[in-house]
Amino acid sequence: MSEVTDSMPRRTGKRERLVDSATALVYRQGIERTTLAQVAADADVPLGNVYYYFKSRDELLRAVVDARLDEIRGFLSELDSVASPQARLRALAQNWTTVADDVVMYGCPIGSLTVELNKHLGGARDCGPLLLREVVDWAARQFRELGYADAEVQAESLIARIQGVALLASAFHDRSLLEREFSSIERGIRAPAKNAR
Amino acid sequence: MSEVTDSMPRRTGKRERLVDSATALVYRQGIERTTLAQVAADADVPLGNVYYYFKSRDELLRAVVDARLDEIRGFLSELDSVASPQARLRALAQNWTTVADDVVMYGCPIGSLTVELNKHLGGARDCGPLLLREVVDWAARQFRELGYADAEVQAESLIARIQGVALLASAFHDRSLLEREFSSIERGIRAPAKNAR
DNA sequence: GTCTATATAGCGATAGAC
DNA sequence: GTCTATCGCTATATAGAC
Repeated sequence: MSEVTDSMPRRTGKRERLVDSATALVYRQGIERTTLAQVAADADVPLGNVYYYFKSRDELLRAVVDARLDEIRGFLSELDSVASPQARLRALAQNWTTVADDVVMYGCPIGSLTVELNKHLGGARDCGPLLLREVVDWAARQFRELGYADAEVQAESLIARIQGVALLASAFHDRSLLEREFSSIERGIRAPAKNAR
Repeated sequence: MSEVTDSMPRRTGKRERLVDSATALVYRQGIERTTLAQVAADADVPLGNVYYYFKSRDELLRAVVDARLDEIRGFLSELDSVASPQARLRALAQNWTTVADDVVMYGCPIGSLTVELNKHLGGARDCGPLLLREVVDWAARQFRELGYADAEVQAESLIARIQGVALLASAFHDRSLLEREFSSIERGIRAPAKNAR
């Protein structure tokens, strides 16, 4: 992510619009079904102009992953202002229910992109693990603070469960499944029992 | 799935080879990256001949989903011969660890296909829920027999956890995560506590 | 039934005027 | 920096000989 300086061209917002459109289209349609023509049209930018901002389709895809990464980091750093690690973890889980309609329709924005990147053959494939890694590492820090000796394991287990629930809820388009399981997930976030500490 | 009868053309195996090749390629590369030329070459069938067996690419994709469905049904009916419902559920979970290398590399064959079908726009999109539905319904029958009043909920929770673990293990290409979490999953399959019955 | 050759369309990417 | 026009390729799908 480059900063805007005086030596750079004036901020037109076109690059940002392209990334936003691409992010939304990739979320709804998947990576391979999303064409540059669709992205350009949605962002209201002429097709040929896309290549002024990105030298290839794959580079635009990397920008999409970067945008998701920024989104995740921003959200997690907001959560850091919540008082207790338990409340922070519960607030994290609650986030999937606040976008329940999208999750039920298109799956988890992070999880489904991760699955697709894992089958992608271009250069953006390497970015695949980064998204969930960010979330797992943050959750591990919370579990550590909560008193768990196996904080990384707890974090992977929690995020796995969240991802699995999002997958099933979207596969079945079942919002009540999502709400019920996330209630259970949030209830399960507790300080460790003494023998597990 | 049509049966072979005397009035039908002799079984050449070409259709079966095409479906097998398509299934494997879709698993490794994803739906949209897999071309008819690749499938035809892998199955050693001339490209133009594909259209004798399938009237469109989307129909071939439906055949891939049907093949996965048959695979699932066959496996689950094998499991039905296992003695106890608890052992049957554990044997189900264990299946993901027996194909651990594939899961770590390409994800769960059922889950990743389900995610992709959910973003697919063709006619095969409707087949998306069928795969996991089969597994969840089977698991619910086992939980019912085990004595759970909320067998469907238990089944959805179990399959969600399995899918989430497969997703994380493939995202991080982490075999030990997969083995550790599936140990935990198998240990967690038990008869209900009295107050939950 | 089988296979070659090809039609047709849409994609990523580029050239070059402004 | 911006945009139009278009190139070259590859994909699905078809036509028609055998």
